Amino acid sequence: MEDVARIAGVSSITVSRVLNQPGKVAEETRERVLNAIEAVGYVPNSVAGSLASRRTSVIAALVPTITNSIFADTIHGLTDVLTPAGYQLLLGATGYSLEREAQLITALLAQRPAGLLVTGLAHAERARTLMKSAGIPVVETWNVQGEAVDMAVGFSNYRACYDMVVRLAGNGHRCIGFVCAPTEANDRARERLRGYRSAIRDLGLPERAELVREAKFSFHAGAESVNRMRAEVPDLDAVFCANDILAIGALFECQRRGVDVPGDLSIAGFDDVELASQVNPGLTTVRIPRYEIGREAARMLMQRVDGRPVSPGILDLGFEIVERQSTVRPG
Amino acid sequence: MEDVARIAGVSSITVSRVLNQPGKVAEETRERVLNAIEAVGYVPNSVAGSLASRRTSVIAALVPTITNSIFADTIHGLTDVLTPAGYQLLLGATGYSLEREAQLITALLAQRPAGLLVTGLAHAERARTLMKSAGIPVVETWNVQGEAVDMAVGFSNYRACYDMVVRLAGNGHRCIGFVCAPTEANDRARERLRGYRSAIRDLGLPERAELVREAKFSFHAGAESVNRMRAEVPDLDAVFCANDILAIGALFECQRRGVDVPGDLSIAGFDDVELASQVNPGLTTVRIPRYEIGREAARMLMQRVDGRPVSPGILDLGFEIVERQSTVRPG
DNA sequence: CTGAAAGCGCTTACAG
DNA sequence: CTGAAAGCGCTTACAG
Repeated sequence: MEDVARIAGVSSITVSRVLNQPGKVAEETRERVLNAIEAVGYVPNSVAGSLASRRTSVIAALVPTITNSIFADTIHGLTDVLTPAGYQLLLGATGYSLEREAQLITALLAQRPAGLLVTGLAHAERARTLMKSAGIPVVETWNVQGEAVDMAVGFSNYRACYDMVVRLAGNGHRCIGFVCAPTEANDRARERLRGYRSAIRDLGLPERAELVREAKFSFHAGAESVNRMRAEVPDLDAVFCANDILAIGALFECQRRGVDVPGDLSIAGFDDVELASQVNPGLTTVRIPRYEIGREAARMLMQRVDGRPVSPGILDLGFEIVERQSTVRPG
Repeated sequence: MEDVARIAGVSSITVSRVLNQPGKVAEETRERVLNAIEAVGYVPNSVAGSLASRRTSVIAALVPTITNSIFADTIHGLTDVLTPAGYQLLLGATGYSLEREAQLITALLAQRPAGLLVTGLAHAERARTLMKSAGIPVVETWNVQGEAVDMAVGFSNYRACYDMVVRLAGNGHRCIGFVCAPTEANDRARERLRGYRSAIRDLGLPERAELVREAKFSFHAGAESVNRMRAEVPDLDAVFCANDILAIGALFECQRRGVDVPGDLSIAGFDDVELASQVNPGLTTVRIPRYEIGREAARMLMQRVDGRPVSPGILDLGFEIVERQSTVRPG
């Protein structure tokens, strides 16, 4: 920067202004500085800039895993707002571990991000303390039920599952199983299970233990779950899976075994990934605003970084049940 | 940090040492400092630390898009090495635009990352200059053909496609179409197309213009492409798609239209995503070391950051053709 | 094993 | 519209 200043015949303060507040520099001076920057191949050091100004252009985000397209969509929404605003994304994956999440929050806060996005409302106590005392805007995502550290944007996982069960029952299904995602360290999965259970109880439908299984996120786990459940519950007429990958794994398995979907068994999923509309029969599922979660979270963070208040601090983006062929009952 | 030092009754240098070189501090002193850190809730400021030490614990990575599981796998491999080594990931998405890539490289380099990962070997001239003069290790990924800025890790997209066409021809296919990903700003897609064309020519198979189509990354585009190609080329007996999503979109479309795969038409893909083994019939495809690309790229960067040389600088991880039911010819 | 001094490369008030 | 001085919160030699 000193070099640029010397070549342009100005002070380094002026170089700084050309970069950050170009309007405050005379056009002729600005030209000279810009030429000098070009000539030297000067790349500003924002580490120094951040230290001096006490603010960075970095937003930190923590997701359970990047290899799941639903979080990738949220990150996409996030960067679509962040990048034009001149912010960079510092990304971490917790692997669905609250302990790892707390460690990553510690490491990320050391980088002094301007804002922080985390997934879910369940965190280690240490993590909550860190987030509360960090002095930066924090947004929790993918859930709106519970006590937020600061802001939150998502939808009710509870209601989405509750409503799907009501819909399945309305279509004539009586014996409805649920394949749950691992609930350990995952408040969204717990809410979904709770929604299923409440609806079943409220509707007076059978509540046998064999009707609920926990399964990891994979096609294979969906296939295995549907096999086990069909074996254990002969009068099973619908399986509702906590995500589309499980549901599609179950669907493919039924195809392989000659089980007609929806003739012999209905299958419903959750997320509405692109694949859900492509399989045959099309998969009934819950459409989730996953891109919008990222976009709105970014918008809220940017607003607060700019010193403007955000209202509402808890933003429920809702969901939509998408009925396709996989749950159509004859008659 | 001053506060911590005062409470522990030491100088700030000692606090710094407790954090960075704990072995060099007497155990009793270390204890006192650690207690003080706990008491104050001190979170180190690595912005200041980075400026003073002139190195950051950040690695920057640029991928075309995060909403494609193949790049998500590479990022996963990257973070699996980076996180244990104490590095953070600064992530950007170029949207398959070389211009946006150059802009992002400028912005990311301002953050003074310790290393940089980019996708492909094709870049804007300005981007190449920036990367060469940045003074940090750079690794280009997903391709090993062409002139690398610094290091590269990937596989030969050309050979993979060439070999798949040879395999299809060996199975008795004569009229083989190719659905290409958009080649604009994508050297991997261009290499794949080139591999297809070379093989067709070398094998003396038909080279009609209607046998090559360009299609965006979606199930829908795969469906549309196979429809068009079947309409224009009546004796078509195989369609090779440049990625599995296109291939599976084509496969589902054939199912909907009652076209038997592989009886009436064979379909092959590229990537070997988990879905490829799940669909019925299973999809013949090319297995790509996408996780390993990220892991090896991270390893190479870490090695160079530690001042150790990396050899070979261009790492070809190979590929594997996975034959499933979608290309089995009767007889 | 511990500390005083200098400095990393910028930006922030403040002046003119 | 432009600049001199101070300082952001650490680490790096160097000394003892």
